[in-house]
Amino acid sequence: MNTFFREKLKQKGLKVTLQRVAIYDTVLHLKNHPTAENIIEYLKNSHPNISVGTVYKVLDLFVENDLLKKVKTENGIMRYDAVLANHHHLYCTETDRIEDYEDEELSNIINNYFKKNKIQKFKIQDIKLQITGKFNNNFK
Amino acid sequence: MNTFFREKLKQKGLKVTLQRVAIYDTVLHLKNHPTAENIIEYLKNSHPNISVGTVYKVLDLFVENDLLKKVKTENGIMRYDAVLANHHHLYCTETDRIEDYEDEELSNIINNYFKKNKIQKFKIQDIKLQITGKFNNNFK
DNA sequence: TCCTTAAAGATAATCATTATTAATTAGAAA
DNA sequence: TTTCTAATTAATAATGATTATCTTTAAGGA
Repeated sequence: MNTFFREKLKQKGLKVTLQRVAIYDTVLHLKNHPTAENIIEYLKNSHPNISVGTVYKVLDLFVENDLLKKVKTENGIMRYDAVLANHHHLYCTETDRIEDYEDEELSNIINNYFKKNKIQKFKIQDIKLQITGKFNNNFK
Repeated sequence: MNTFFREKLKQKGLKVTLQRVAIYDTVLHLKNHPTAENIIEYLKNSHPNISVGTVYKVLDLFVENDLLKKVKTENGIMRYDAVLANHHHLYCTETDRIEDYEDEELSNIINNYFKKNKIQKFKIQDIKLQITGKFNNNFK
């Protein structure tokens, strides 16, 4: 199990440790863009001895190595996303919920737009939509 | 001077204080999305007695009252933007520079897209593009 | 000018994140 | 399998942005 993840670590010359596997699994399991604190809390059960510093360091490592993405938030507390496919985010102004929003058609429209309209003196690496609003009641 | 700003405060029933004027002026003057720290540093000259807590409180107040916008960043340190017109941001991956990117045509394209393609169970309030990349050398 | 209350100043407290350093362990080599 | 060593982790302290508290000040209406 975790073959993809373990392979990716090895490819990059990184050791496969118990902690790294546990933290990655936790992000996958928690879904909805957990904070470092969410991850630490969740790990308390299964791995009560993984230290806080390790979680932060490992998360950083994952971001640097394209295993996770960082999600910026309104209050500055970082959250993490295991979905690597290009996608956008829906930010709820009432709760702190962040949902993925995948929309290939929209992404294509935007990419095509920038193919035709280059930004002067700026080389685009990535484009992300932050869609702010409210989820309707009764939805999850 | 500062009529717009002073009026806006009064409209909301907020007092026009020396500190608020100074902080607002500073954000205008510094441009490029200053942090609270940038603002505090700048104010040291002209208003050495404005306290740190006041700067944070006033910035929050301005954001709540639509006089400034908060700009999320990669490291979680908040920055502030006096440009209220709808616009997007260019994030430089090499420096911490954030530039405004105004593009009415693009905004229209996106807005039209969402008029035709509603997001299920989500009411959009605002859409912002985070364009990550690199400024070419020799540019400012 | 006076009075009331919101706002500011000073300071301490909080909390997410980072740094430090000694102990542990993954994984290569023997 | 055992040994070795650098990379990794744990524990802890430190940092730094932001917030809370509480006393003093001052904006703006009467």
